[in-house]
Amino acid sequence: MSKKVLLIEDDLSLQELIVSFLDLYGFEAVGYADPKKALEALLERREPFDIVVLDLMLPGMDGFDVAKKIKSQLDIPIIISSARTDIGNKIYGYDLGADDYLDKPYEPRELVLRLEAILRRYGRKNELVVSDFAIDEANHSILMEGYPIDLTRIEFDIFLLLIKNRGKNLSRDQIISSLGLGDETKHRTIDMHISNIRQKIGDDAKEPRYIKSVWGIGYKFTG
Amino acid sequence: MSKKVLLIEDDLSLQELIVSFLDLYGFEAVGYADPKKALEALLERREPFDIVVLDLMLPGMDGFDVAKKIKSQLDIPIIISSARTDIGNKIYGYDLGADDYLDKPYEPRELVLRLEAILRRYGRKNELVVSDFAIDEANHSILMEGYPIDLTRIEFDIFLLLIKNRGKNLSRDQIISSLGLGDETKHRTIDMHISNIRQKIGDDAKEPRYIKSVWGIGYKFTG
DNA sequence: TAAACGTGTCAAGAAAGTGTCAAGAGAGTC
DNA sequence: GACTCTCTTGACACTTTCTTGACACGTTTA
Repeated sequence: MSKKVLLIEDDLSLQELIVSFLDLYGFEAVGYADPKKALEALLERREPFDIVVLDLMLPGMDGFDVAKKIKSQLDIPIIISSARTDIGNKIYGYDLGADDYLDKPYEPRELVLRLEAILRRYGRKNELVVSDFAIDEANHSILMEGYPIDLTRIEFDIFLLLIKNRGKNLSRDQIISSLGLGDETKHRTIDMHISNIRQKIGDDAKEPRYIKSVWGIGYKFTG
Repeated sequence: MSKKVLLIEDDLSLQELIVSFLDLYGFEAVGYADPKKALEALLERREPFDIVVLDLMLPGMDGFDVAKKIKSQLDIPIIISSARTDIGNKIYGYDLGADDYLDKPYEPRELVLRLEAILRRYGRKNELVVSDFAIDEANHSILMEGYPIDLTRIEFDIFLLLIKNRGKNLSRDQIISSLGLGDETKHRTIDMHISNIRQKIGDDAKEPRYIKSVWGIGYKFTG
């Protein structure tokens, strides 16, 4: 499956060059000259990009702020490219959480290699990736298609349990005891948590895409 | 004070050339043709080098392994030089944590420039810059947007821990054990320190910009 | 088809977690 | 030793989460 690259670059001829070059190497690149429009596509319309290539010298908005904004809302790798050879900036870029830094002018081929290296590295992050969800257990965080989902502690535990046993039916009692809740915990409680989780991940109880109810048994995750 | 350069290069005439060239520019360079001997000097005899220049094509040991070994034991900048123009290696080198990469043949003058740039960067390295904060670990000082923030020792330690793990949730127990406080330390204590830190950096507990509470889990820094 | 049972969700109260005050213990300094 | 600054902890108000009964509605069973 080809990876989608969001290219934020105001030099239109360079932008076009890179887009077609990336295309040649199996990436699906979309270029924006206006950082505001790019942020809109990425953060508001939630277009599913895999990685961002960001030029630092932009009209209307500082590239650093763009990177900061993206990183604060979305867990996506960013490569910063810049003509400023100032190393101070380079450091600053890394501190923002930029994943790589490319001095302009660069060989398009070099960009391709870095994209591949970073995407490879990102792929083997310490995350459990199932279906549309990426779960970082240690961090108690869940991303759904890259966007954070805010679950409470028990909701998180239930969801994780379901995910780890995806495809398997889990009875309410199994869930209760796996979570270490008291034996007298009512089944309603679990139903309620499931209901809340479904709401948060946008799942419809009537026609669930992720958490199915198994009549008379319990629940199961179906990715 | 002149900087000590460890040059690992098996081409003896080139080695000699570079050593004398670096000498000319005020560096104190020591050349090794055998990577094992170089590692011995650096890691076992702990000779106080400031930077390593490493050739990739070495007898008896792969240059990548050498870089890996050094980086795993010592926080020292490495410049990799290589005749392999294959960019894949270059990427690999960066992944290993090489700080710069130089294609052979290179101008000795270019090496000097890169050495200077990297050492300058490293010199400032004990200042950790994250978000609006510049932290000097050795000095126990913090600047927030250039203005000093006065934290007590434990507050400093907690803040540093949070910053170094920015984006990650840290439980109160993790914080307590990382700080080496007694196991029976109450969670309230951590809350109190967090409260004090927030006050000093002007963070509002209700709407925190820097230190977020993660309900039921702990705290995290979000730059 | 009716009775019995399972599930979804509302709403309210119980329970648990968090923020901060204030007091006292502890450390460091002169 | 007296002073000051720092650290720890209980107390209490407040917020968020968890639990559960209630009721509506859907499914199974006889």
